[in-house]
Amino acid sequence: MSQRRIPLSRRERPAKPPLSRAGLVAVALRTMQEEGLERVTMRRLASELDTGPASLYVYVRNTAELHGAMLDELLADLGRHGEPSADTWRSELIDLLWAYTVLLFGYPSLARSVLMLRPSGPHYLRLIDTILGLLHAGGVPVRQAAWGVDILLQLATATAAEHGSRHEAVTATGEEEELAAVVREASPSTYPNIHRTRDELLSGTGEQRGRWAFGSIIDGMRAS
Amino acid sequence: MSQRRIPLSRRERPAKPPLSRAGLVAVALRTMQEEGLERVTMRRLASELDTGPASLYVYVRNTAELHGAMLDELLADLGRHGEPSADTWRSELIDLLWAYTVLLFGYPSLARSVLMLRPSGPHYLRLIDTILGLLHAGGVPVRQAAWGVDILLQLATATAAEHGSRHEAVTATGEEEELAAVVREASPSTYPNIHRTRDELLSGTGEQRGRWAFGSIIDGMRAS
DNA sequence: ACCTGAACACCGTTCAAGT
DNA sequence: ACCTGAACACCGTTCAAGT
Repeated sequence: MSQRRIPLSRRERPAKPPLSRAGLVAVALRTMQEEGLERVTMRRLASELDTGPASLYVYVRNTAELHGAMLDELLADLGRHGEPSADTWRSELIDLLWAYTVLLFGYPSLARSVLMLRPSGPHYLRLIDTILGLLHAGGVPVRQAAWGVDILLQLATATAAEHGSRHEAVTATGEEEELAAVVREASPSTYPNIHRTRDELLSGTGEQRGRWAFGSIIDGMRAS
Repeated sequence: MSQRRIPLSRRERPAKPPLSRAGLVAVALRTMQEEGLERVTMRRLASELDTGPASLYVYVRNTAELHGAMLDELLADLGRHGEPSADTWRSELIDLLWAYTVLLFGYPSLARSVLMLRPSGPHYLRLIDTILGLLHAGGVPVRQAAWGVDILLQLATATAAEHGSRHEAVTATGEEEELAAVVREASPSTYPNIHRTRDELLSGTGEQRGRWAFGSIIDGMRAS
């Protein structure tokens, strides 16, 4: 008769695991993969976890921190490199940076968010460490390497952020095409250099431009 | 007796100028300068202009486009360069890029927003054209110049975006310091390269690192 | 064409009060 | 310590209906 009133959620949902930071991040990641980062809101996550939004703030300080944790989890799959070789370090590094970029291509909105973060999760640190190791193997001086790793990662993230895709249209209506049109029609008298350069401004695939950028930044780091 | 009912706003506010895109952008810019981009919302702008939010969509497609227009307006003050010199083009270019960066330092949130845009306003095109002219004067091949201008501007914008300042705390609680702490304490066995490099990872002022980055990207563009 | 109020469909975060 | 419902203080954008 005095049966305790079990909350509705407990009776209906088969197994509500206890909340944890890892569990929160996992649900956030799954929601992002299925519906895009736009749908990963605190309220949405809370209802997914059968609780109120306030409960999530026990595990993350705010949305930005959640995004940082999601990135780090994603980076676990990026894999660790073996011993860096003094012969192939340059192309190994470009491959690694490109792999990171491609990984983020799948989540351009997350890339956009990460661009405003200073990630410091263990997998991100692992990535930094590996890049520094490759630069070291290539004989790049320590200061240049240290300052350069920031630029390389930032460029990679920004490249992914601009990529855009699928159900993640924040920027929405292609201003990419708008710029292209404006470049194509740039008047030789007003914008002589854009006019002169217009074909190359629009040339190349994303991968060509991306790999070239990484390579030439690396070369620039060695030079100065 | 049949005095037409004049809307309250007309009676109270001395002069309500007719809406225009330029006027909208001007009010948006002023609001940003006084209270930060966070307060520049469609609703806020509308009430500033004595109208409803829906009216603004006659002049801009969405918030992103408004931000693009604000950036372009800001860039009007960046000034046009004279004839680029074959001797001093490199330092002229670094100065120009640094000036653009410093300009955006005042509005880090706008920089963050611009990072996800492909600006195509007249002043932004002017900036691209000037950069291309300087690279041309320096003998940088046309493809490298065309592909490089993107990287340089993106890096400049990203640098400003990360700067953060005053009443524009989106990122809020310094994850900058968090990364610094984690780098300082990186264990030599888990992160040998971070440990080895830790002093240089945290060295240098923003200006030193920024100018170095521009310079070494420019050098890398020439090399490859 | 331009303008509008109201509505639609949401947000992040904090608070006081539980357990 | 952890968890919660409710509240605070907002959002961007669209719609149908004006002028």
